[in-house]
Amino acid sequence: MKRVTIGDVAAHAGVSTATVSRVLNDGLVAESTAAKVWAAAEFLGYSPNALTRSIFAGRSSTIGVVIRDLSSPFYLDLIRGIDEVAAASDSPVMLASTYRRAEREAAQVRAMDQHRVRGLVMTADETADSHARQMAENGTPCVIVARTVPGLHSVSLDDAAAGRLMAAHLADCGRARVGIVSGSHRPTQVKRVDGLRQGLSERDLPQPEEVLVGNENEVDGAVGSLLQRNDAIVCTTGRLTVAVHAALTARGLRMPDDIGFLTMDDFAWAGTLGISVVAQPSYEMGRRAAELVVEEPSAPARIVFQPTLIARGSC
Amino acid sequence: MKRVTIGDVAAHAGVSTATVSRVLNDGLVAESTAAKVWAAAEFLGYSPNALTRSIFAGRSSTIGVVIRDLSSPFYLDLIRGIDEVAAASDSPVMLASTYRRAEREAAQVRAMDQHRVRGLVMTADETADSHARQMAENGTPCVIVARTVPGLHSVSLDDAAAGRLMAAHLADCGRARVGIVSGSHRPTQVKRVDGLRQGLSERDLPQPEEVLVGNENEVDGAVGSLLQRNDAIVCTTGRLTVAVHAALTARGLRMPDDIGFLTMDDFAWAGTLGISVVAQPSYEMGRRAAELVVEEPSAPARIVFQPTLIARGSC
DNA sequence: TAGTTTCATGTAACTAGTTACAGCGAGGAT
DNA sequence: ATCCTCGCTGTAACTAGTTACATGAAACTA
Repeated sequence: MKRVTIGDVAAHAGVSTATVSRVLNDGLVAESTAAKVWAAAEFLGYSPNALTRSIFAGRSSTIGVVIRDLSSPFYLDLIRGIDEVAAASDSPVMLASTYRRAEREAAQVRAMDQHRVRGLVMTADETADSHARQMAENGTPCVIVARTVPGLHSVSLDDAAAGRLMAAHLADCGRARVGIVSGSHRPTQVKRVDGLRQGLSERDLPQPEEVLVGNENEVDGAVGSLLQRNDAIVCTTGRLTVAVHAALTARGLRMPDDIGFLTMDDFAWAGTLGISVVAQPSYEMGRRAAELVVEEPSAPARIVFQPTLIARGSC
Repeated sequence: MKRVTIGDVAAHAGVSTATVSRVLNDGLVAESTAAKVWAAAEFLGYSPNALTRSIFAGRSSTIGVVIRDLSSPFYLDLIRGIDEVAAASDSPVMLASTYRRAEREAAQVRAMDQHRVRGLVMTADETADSHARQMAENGTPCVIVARTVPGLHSVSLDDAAAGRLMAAHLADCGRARVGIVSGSHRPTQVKRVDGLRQGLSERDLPQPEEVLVGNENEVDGAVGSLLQRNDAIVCTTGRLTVAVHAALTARGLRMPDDIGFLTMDDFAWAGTLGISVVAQPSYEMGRRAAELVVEEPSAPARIVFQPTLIARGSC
């Protein structure tokens, strides 16, 4: 039960703990001594304590990730990207999902700080900003995804461009009246809707009608209401794609004949279902976010990715 | 840059580090002293170092998770379940995805050990077993998912039952000749296929034809070959559902009229697409796995979940 | 042969905390 | 007035390592 320490290895090899430490790292040690130490470590099943190493180094090698929603495909690809870069630099990933509860976001960021993560990638609301900024001041690189915060690195999508892409595609498809299902009043959502509005007015199309939806259960009602006056439904968050699509098909509507449908974020089944989307390079965004943590640029980086339209005929 | 330590707080409050430590934990301290210490901690922006705490406690509060594939919906719900339980017991989650590379699995398990996780939930091949067993001997509860290993806790599906459920449903749908797309020769896959074989022979149906597929790219060929002699395609791993479905629809086949289709693991779009599945309670499995880590039962627990058939008419 | 350099290793102080033990002043009992 | 207990606090030793500095012996130079 009691774990093997460097002291046990030292005693077994007949050397001091300092020598063992040197062998384990890359210190200057005679080959014969090193061999004895390796043998002792092997024999005793020694596993170095990464926590102790970290406390001496001042921080852990772990990359912290605080995300809003584990079940959303966007965050999933984001994590894959982070994980890939983290693994390449031998950094474990410490993951916390907040399930969209603000009080948990702040607590999770604080927990990451207490675990002295080498850096933090997060998607969180303003509540957690002060903590994150304090971390950054203490030398922990913090990357905020899908939002920008003064003084912190950020990786985000050009949301206005996403909205304009949507408008352009809707116009190309000959849609005149657009109903929007949006997920929140967070900056991302607002900018997408603004971009969409702008794109429509540039084309002299009527302004869209927007309904804000809290969760999946409210989607059906929202769609029902939007359908009364519109010939295309746009969903500005990938999280609600399933629910919006279900609300349309439940009414026996076929895309694109009966109704136009366009949504955010590509997903595995989109091709099969023929759903047109405006996609974010979520995997790449995760990679860049993790790279910022690893590279620790001194000035706050503000990285903006461009969305792409994938037209599949649902609009 | 230099972080505030307990010593700084102690100096600022005019007490010893021992007293600060007592205030931060639940020690016996006069109220007036505690107030001074809290004020000093607040003023200096003190954030206790969780690593140091852990080294004294002998282990960290973190729960380790080594997962084979972050992009598979099964593992995703599993993680959600683990995360939920971990958050409830204030344990951060340390996540590592191995992307099905055996050498990474062993390395990740070792890394988790070195970080002195309080427990480990993992899906890994035999390569990592010896490490995991050693961890268990050192008092770290290890839960293996989707496999059983002597001496370790396990959480798995009754895979044979899943196969029999499939056979029963195929028989009910009047399918006579079954083609199987399986993903590997891992125990889960083998047991599912065995259960399916058994179920078919109990009903005096001909034995199925199985094709083993390494990755998505090989699926189309496999399906093409199976279609020559069979009237139903069964996929024994949720990971390949998209690819198999695509291979069928690409040939213009309609389900259930032209071909029967039945696969493993439920997913968000299955309802929309009308795909029948045999589902695992993956979220619940994650919860139970994490609970085993938290509760640390002395005897190895072997928890088996039952699959359920969700018939949606694709078969 | 003596002096210097070099390499390998041990000693001890350090990281950021926790905790066993001892001490001390106040208050109550004798 | 003395003794004892009690609540609070500090000292110092501990966790599992790392590392600056000192030491000592062998090897090389003069």
